[in-house]
Amino acid sequence: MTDTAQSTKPVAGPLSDFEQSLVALGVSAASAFSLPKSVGAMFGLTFASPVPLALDDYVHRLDISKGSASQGLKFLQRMGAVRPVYVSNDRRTLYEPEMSLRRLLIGILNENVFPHLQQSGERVEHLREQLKDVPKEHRELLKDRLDTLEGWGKKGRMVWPLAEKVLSGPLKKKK
Amino acid sequence: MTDTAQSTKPVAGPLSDFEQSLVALGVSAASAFSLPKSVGAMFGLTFASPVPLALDDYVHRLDISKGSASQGLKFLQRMGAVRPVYVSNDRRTLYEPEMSLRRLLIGILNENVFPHLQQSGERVEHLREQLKDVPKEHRELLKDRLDTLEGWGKKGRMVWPLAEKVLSGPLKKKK
DNA sequence: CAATAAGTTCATTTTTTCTTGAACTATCTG
DNA sequence: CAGATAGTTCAAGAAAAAATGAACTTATTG
Repeated sequence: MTDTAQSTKPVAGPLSDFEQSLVALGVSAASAFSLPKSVGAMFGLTFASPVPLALDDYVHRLDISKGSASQGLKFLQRMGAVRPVYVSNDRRTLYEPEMSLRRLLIGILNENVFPHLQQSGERVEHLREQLKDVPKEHRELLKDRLDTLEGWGKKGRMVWPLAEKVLSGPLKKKK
Repeated sequence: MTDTAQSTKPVAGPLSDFEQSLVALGVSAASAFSLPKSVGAMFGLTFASPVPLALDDYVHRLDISKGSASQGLKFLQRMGAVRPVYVSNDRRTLYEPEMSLRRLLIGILNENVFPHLQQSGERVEHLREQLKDVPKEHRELLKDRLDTLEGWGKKGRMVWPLAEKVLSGPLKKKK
């Protein structure tokens, strides 16, 4: 370790209370969205750190394997929860947290929700065709259900743009 | 099997194409929200069925165990995705699907998201106190982060009422 | 009340998902 | 170039989640 750059300290040692709390918070938040614990912990630590962190920091401070850290960082980056920072004289990649709720949610939804939901739209199409094979006495009822189903998709698509505005905008005064 | 009531047929046999498609759709949707496959399949079948179904129907038609079916139904009921129907001369409990997207989403969020997120609010409080133990040169930056974090919570709480309106209301004409 | 049917519970097994760690690529550094 | 350093990959192990099935509880019914 060439201890030339004072800005590149290993940031070692056990977690401070503050860091521990944020790691724990990250873990809960992760489980709320059914993401792996380690990913939540990594985000929490990133969030708690005033300086950007490198892969090895996660390994040592969270006591996880290099493999987990590497994959976790890739994942956090892919979903835009964390962003790489390049510092001269340091060939490691450092990471700092994404602070925009909107981008965070987009990331989560892109990774976990939308991919599965996407295909659903196309399938309703196909369901309508199959409708002709159901006993005539039920056809009408089931057609109504498919209409409802289609409506769900439309409504879902209506909500996001709306939500986006709130999430990216400033906090408005109460009332 | 006392074959007296013609309305209480076992609804046996393999799944029709229509049913299969909806079961598959249910499974994808479930995985989008990180719910068990079996739960998605059960909802799909319920949705595809013009008549309410009993526990045994799920067991036989989806080829799952009685245990799974029982637990799955309890879960679907708890999250309001399915509702019990009582029919005279049938001592079984029959289930039909919830057709309100709003209620469905409330159910999912109540079961999986809110419980975890709830406690987060209280924790931010605690984090502020711990702030006094961090090195003074970082205190300001970290305080800003906590403010942001608090803002996330507030924004989240702002989105839901908005979304609710869209989800429960009628589909408006395009533009 | 004995037999049957509906439904629940929960210890065990199965399946899926996470994590690990060792081997590997690539890059710097003296 | 030899030796660190940074990071990736992926087979295998560990842990968590879901499904099974047998034993039970409660009704119901002849």
